[in-house]
Order: sequence, then structure tokens, then C-alpha cells
Amino acid sequence: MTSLADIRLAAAQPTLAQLLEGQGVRLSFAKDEAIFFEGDGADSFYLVVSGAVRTTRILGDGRRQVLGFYFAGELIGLEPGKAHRFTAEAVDAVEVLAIRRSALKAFAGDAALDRALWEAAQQELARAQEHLVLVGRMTASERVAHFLKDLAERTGGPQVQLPMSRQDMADYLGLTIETVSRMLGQLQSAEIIRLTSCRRFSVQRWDALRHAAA
Amino acid sequence: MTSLADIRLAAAQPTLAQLLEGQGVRLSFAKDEAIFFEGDGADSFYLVVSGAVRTTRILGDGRRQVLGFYFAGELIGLEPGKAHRFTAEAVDAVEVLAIRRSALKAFAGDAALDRALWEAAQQELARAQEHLVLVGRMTASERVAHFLKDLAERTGGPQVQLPMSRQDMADYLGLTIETVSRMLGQLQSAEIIRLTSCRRFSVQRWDALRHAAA
DNA sequence: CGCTGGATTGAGTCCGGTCAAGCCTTGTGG
DNA sequence: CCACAAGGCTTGACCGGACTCAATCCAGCG
Repeated sequence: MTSLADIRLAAAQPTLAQLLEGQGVRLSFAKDEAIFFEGDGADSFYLVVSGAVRTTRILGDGRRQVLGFYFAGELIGLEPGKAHRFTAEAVDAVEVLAIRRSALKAFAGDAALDRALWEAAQQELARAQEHLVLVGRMTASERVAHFLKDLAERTGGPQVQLPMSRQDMADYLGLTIETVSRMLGQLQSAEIIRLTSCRRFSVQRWDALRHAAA
Repeated sequence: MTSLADIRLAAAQPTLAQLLEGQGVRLSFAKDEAIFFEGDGADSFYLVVSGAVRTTRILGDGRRQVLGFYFAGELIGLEPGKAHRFTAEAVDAVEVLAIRRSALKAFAGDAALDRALWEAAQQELARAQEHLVLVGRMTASERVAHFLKDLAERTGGPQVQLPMSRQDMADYLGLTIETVSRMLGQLQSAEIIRLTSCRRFSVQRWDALRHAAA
């Protein structure tokens, strides 16, 4: 059910999902399937409809950095140039809306869409910068705590699902799976979180989690 | 002297500096002076005219991450929201063009400017992501080599100036000044670079430098 | 020429990585 | 429905690269 307040809010700041509704092509991807590869022609944007997507860069010797995780309503493919600068893969079963860049050009002059894209790009930059501080200057336990806090805040519920593997988390945080596992153990011993399964947790003490994330 | 080719190029892809020429207010800052602080209202963009600027984030306990260095022709202040999310400081003597965001709105519809801003934002995102890979997954020597390579490529000349201190470099790379110093020493012993002074170097073997940067 | 602050160098420590073993969950096939 | 296999996760022991602390060097500047 949609309230009047919701309608006003939507009118003031329509989301990308709303603006792009009905546009583009719906595509499905299985767990670990690639949506696009680094080097592929970047002729489309992808709006995540459901599931989780990771973007990654692989170095010659196999080292991997996860640049980001994307959930429903988030946009992938904001890149300069005509080739993708990283790979995007489905973390679990994923549905996306693929929108050709050329199709967007047809909207030129749509102020609401322009504005939403501009905001999304700036938001994306802000996230990359936060991520940089995390990886550049925080300890292993701070990184893991920060990651869990972010995820819990994005989700909202008391039980938080971890769609990604330990390897994904480690490569996102610039750590190893062993270190991630140990830090999770520590946070649990400190009764800050509780791992109800290895892909699901709940926050026991929010203040302590925020403090641990520094 | 401006050739016909230059004019055509400028017409095809005018730079931000060209588009904003004559706009805004020229400001000067002394070494280490702040252009704006984290938390300040973000009502302007700043186009660097001369000198070098660093953007930084400081954590509660004094740890610092340098998010980026900006040189002549580059734009600072692409941020969502109305408050700056980091501090910008002059690395050496700096001149900038301060342009009110509201003044830019007056240009709405200027397709060339819109396009240039959009490109700048995407370029900035790409740089942040490269930086993330550097800090998240590269060794100390790779980080330093990569930094020197980037700087040398941006500069062009055989002699490259380092406007920033070792502390700035360390905080950009997620290392300590001692480690930066040691890695510089190693690169010099390997005859890949030559430090003509501690703020100036030249590349001896480009292939080796690129290789060391992985 | 001496002062001062940044840069270098050295010695020792520690956090996170590596290697290895074992556990637990999930899924599959008898 | 259970046995088993396989892959992901955890745990432990040890190692090493980068950090810390400290002494010294050196360049720029008054």
C-alpha cells in the first residue's frame, strides 16, 4: 500500500529504479556467472533488480580486489571510456535490468533522470573513497566490523544475510579468508555479533559494533 | 601559438579549464593551507590552476588517508550532499578557480559543460578504484613503484618533481614514511630510478619501473 | 655556519599472511 | 533416510613484511 507521503517523496526524488522502470531488458544470472568481463565493451548500464553483484579486478598473478557489492536498486556500469574496467559477477541468483547507453541518450533533457544519474555517480565515488580509507588505514578487526555494520545498516532487519563467501569478503577488505574468519570469531566472543550460521548473523550490541568499526 | 588542429580538438572535447575560463574567483593558498575542511558546506567546486592539492580524511586517533593528489586542470569538489566529506589542502603554493555550484546551475543546458563534468566524475571514480586496488592488494614496493610511474607519466619530463612530502606519499599509499623511504632506496639500488634530490627523481629504466608496478 | 625539520637507516616487534589440519554444512546418490 | 563426498569455513602453528622506535643524516634557510 502506497501512502500520500510516499507519493510526495517519490515525486520529489524519484529513484533510478522508478525512472528506469520498463526500460531495457530483464536478464538473469546464476551464482558466480559473469554479467560482464573487464575489457568487454561497455555499452550498457545494469540496474540490479534482485540478488547481489560483486565487481572485481584481478591482477596478473591471481590476486583479486573486490571493488564493491551491489544490491537491488543499485546501478552498475558508471565508467569512463568504452570498455569495462572491471568484471561484474553474480554473488547469488541475480536479476538485472540492462539498459543500453544509447537508449539513455534518447532521454537527454529528462532532468529527473540526469539528476538521478549524477547523484548515483557521486554516491558511487563517495563509497569508493570510504572503501579506500577502510583498506588503507584500518586494522583487520576494524575492517570486518565496518563491513558488518554497513551491511546490517543497509539491510535493516535483526538477522542479516551474508550472500557472499569469506573469500569475497576478504578480497573486498584487502585481507585473507583466515583473518576474516578470526575477526568474526573475535567479534562473536566479544558478544558484539552472533553468527547464527556462517552466512547469517545478528548484531548483539550496536554501540560496540560502531565502536569497533571506529 | 594555436594551430588549426588544436582548435578542432578543443571544439570536439573542450577541457573543463577551457569551459570554466573566466568563471568563478581566483584564490591563492600557501603550502599546507586548507582550501576547505571536512564538514564545511560544499557550495563550490575548485579547479586547480597551478600547484598541487591533496584531499585527506583523518580518523579520530590521527591516522590519515590521502584520497588523491590534484594538479593543474583537475577539478575538486565532486561530492554528493551539501557538506565536504574530506579536507583539501595545498601541497605547495596553489592557485585555484572557485566556482559556486549555484553558478553552474545557470549553465544548465550547456551540453559541453555537462558532458565535461560527467566525464570528470567518471574519471574520478576510475581513479579511486585504481587506488583501491593499489592499497588493497599490492605490496609496499609495488605501491611505491606504481606511484612514481603514475607521477612520471602525468608529468612527461625526464626529471620528475615530488611536490609532496614522504608523509603525504605514505598516507596516500597506506604505508609509513620509513617504508616509503626504504622502497625508494631499493628502486634506486636496482637502478630503476635515480633520486637527484629527495623531492626530485628521474626514471632510469621505464620497463623495469612498469614491471615493478605490476 | 649553525639550526631545524624532513628523510634515511638500523634493530627489534607484531599483525596479518602462509601453510596445514580438521570441522561443518550442504548436497547427492544409494 | 542415511552415508558419503566436496567445498567452504574454522582453528592452530609458524613465518615474514611492514610497523615501531630510535639514532643519525642531510638539505634548506636564516
